[in-house]
Amino acid sequence: MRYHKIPDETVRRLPIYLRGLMVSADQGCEHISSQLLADSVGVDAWQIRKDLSYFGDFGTPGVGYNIERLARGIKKTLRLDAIRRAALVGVGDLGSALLAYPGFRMYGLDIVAAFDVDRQKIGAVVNGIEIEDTARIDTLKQREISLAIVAVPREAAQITVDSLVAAGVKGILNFAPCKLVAPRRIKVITLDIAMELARLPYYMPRAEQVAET
Amino acid sequence: MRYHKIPDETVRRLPIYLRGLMVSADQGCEHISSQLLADSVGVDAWQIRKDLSYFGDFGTPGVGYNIERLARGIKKTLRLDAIRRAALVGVGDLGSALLAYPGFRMYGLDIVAAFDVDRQKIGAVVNGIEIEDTARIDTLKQREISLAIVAVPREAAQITVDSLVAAGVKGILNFAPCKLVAPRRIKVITLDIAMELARLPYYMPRAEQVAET
DNA sequence: CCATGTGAAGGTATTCACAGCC
DNA sequence: GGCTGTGAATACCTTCACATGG
Repeated sequence: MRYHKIPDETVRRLPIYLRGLMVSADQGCEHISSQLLADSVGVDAWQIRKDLSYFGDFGTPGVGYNIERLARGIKKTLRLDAIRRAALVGVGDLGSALLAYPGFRMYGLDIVAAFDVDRQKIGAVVNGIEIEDTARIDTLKQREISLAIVAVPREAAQITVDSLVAAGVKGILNFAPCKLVAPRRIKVITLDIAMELARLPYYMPRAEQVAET
Repeated sequence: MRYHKIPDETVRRLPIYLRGLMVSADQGCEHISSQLLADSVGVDAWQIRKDLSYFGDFGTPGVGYNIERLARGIKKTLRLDAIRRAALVGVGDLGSALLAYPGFRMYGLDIVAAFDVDRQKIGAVVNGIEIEDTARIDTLKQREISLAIVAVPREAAQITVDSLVAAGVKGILNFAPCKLVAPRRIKVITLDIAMELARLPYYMPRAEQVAET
């Protein structure tokens, strides 16, 4: 256990491990070896051990990892024990899908507020959340919501981010396909779905090159 | 121009450059410098030049890049000139949002088929696409669709992938939060939205550590 | 004997600095 | 003078091999 800075790539993989641990826990297991976890999540065993070594000794040689304890350790490292409430801005097609998506629960995350500019939508209740006017984003600070999801059109993304930052939001998951400027202390992760699809063809063999396999 | 293998990270950034070039083209520009493009997409100028150097000489020293020519070059490298039709499997909340999403057009990609198991949905037309029975995925080969988006529940993801592979699909963008097995020649990119949100808190300063800036 | 944790080696990507060209 | 393309240096991440401990 050395408490080095945790590599970004390790941080990216930690949620995968957490997911795998949940599955094993559901099956009633109490302990799991790095090899078994590796098989279930599709990462190499040494990679898992190396990743975990950056922030604590969780395993017992000859036995493996206590699932419950390791899951708690990863959650604490990812700060998922402290931050659990998120706001959504932009209740269009994608935003609605995110509101309905049950997958955030796995990580203890909850969308507890939703905003839109459309007067038609404001006041409506979607999945138990009342849609509020975007102008009310400034109430996030007193509601202690520091995590936000941006699912607005590209043109509205920057101004949305500005108001979120002003409201004390510290982390933003952005679905708008554009560059966003924010103070360095604010972490912005942009997830551009079309871009992911666009890089797929590069890895696909051309029809002419069938002989390859 | 050296025609080395293109690094994965470079492939990941190419669609960003493409997006930036579109914007400049819309503004009527004909040429753009790496520095200008860098400012507009949020990547360093030397990174852009290095990335582009892996697959061709597009720039003119003292002038910059011809936007039209560079865009064509990137599209060709990403094989976006050859592959343009995609199928969607799973027309739930997320799937519907993807069907309605106009952003794929930017990369010349089109969703031209949609599948679901729900008898209630089969036959319905969403955004001009008729939803077909998942059993008909095997027709993709003769329709020359080799790109697919998987937006089904986790439990159905693996069997969906199996049928897509059997139908000759070569590239898959998967939204289900699970490991998928597929032949090595098939490229699978998994995009786990909840996981992206889950790694955000790690980068957010704790409330107690306000002093940090 | 079995599985973890970690130095060390190897590989990949980023960053720099500048030669070369318009 | 301005901007590209690229070798070289640096930083980062992955992979290996094994010492260590239950």
